[in-house]
Amino acid sequence: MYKVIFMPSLTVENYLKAIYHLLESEPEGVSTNSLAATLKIKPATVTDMIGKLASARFVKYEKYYGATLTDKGKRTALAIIRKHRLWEVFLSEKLKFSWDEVHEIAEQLEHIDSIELTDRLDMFLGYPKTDPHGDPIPDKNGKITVPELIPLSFAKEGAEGMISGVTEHSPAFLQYLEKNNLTLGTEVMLLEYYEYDLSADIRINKKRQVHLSHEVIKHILIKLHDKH
Amino acid sequence: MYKVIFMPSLTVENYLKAIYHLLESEPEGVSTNSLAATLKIKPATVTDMIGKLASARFVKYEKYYGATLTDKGKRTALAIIRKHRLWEVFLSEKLKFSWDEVHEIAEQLEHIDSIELTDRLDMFLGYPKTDPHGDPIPDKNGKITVPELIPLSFAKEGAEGMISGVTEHSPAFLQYLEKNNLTLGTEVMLLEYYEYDLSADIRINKKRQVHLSHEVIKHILIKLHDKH
DNA sequence: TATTAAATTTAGATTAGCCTAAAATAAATT
DNA sequence: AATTTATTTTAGGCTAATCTAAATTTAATA
Ligand SMILES: [Mn+2]
Ligand SMILES: [Mn+2]
Ligand SMILES: [Mn+2]
Ligand SMILES: [Mn+2]
Repeated sequence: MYKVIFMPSLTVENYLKAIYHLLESEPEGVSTNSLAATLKIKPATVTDMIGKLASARFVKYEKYYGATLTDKGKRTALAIIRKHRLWEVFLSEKLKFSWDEVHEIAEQLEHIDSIELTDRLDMFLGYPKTDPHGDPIPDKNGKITVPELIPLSFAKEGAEGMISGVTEHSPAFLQYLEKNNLTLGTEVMLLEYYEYDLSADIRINKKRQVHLSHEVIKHILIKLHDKH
Repeated sequence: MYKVIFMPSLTVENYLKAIYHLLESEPEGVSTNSLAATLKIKPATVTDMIGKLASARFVKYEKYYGATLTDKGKRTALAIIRKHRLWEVFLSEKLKFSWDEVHEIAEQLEHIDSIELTDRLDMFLGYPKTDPHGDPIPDKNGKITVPELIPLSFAKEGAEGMISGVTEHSPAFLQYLEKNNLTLGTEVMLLEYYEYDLSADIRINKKRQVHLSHEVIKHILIKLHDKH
């Protein structure tokens, strides 16, 4: 049988984090292939590791039907995500890195193992609620409050809101948003959809108007303004 | 032959750092046994790794006669030491960790791979010259200025100076110093040696007098006051 | 200088995390 | 329902970093 995992290694941590994120789009169970694609390794490798994670009770695994996280697995994943996002805030707020630069470095920092460090960093940063990409930061008990956001591509014509998150974190995409003043906190109004390519005209901060592709608006999350 | 090392792994970084520090007391070449003791691994393992480090030109190695660092090896070691000490300053100054707590966490942070991060951290901290233990911090070019300090146990009776470093970093020792007000910056005067056990009476900040064992005074570094 | 002791190296084995190729299973298509 | 395609698993292998046991070399001692 499989060797029991005591302390999760860097590799195991990355598996659990990837499973956590993939469960968003595959709630019934994360497939071997999507995990392999995310981690840039071969499916055969994933199958083996999932077996180990299952016997260490980090995941529940049904052969051929994917993996889901146990409570233990979820706790572990959220602890890593907490660290990742806190370090992103640190890099952005204190070291003045731009929002397209923080993720790569946080990928390393998230594995630093010290609860005391994490909690003091949290305090030092003033207990931030979200990271530079608008993603919520779990508290020290692993509690995460997911804000109610919708993709800009889901907004009705005439709807207004504030850019509050993104669902794509590549430097290229984030730099594109930056260049077009589509950063967090920006006020947007959806003016008109173009059915043939699902693109749309957007008004920015009640002033400038831009035309954005579906590829872009589907990855921008907004908080809709209450209409009264 | 040995596989060539491209990017130094965490393991390789720890070997190079250990060799750098051990060269202080073994300048002719670091022995297999002292490296094994420092890294808490077996001598046979060290022999094998030293071979790999030598073929990657990190060290010069004479079988049976120990290893010394090449320029490449020294550069790599100093980059890690720079990161280690900058993170210790961060933990101490910004997150308010005590000087006996910072080392362990810095052991992990020193392996984070980003020159940009290191240099921005340096700036954020105001380009500190020394870490919380008084050890000098190499600059971004790897230049390190070693201050002229002597062990308190080398001071003549009547000599005065300021505590400016330590040569032992265990939490137990650092906590002992803290408790006895023997922290960095403390003014000390050597009053009298006791030959039979090499202990000494020390005056602290021109006031309180304490009796310290040889074990303690040999690990305290002082900057002697100029006498005119 | 010969012998013993200590340090070091060599030989062979193990584990985690990866791989490729082949086999098995599930899903999709005719 | 039978066949083809896609996904997943199994089997066997590799590398870095470790280990133990045995052999070799250097250093210390008689
Ligand atoms: Mn990120
Ligand atoms: Mn983020
Ligand atoms: Mn240290
Ligand atoms: Mn230090």
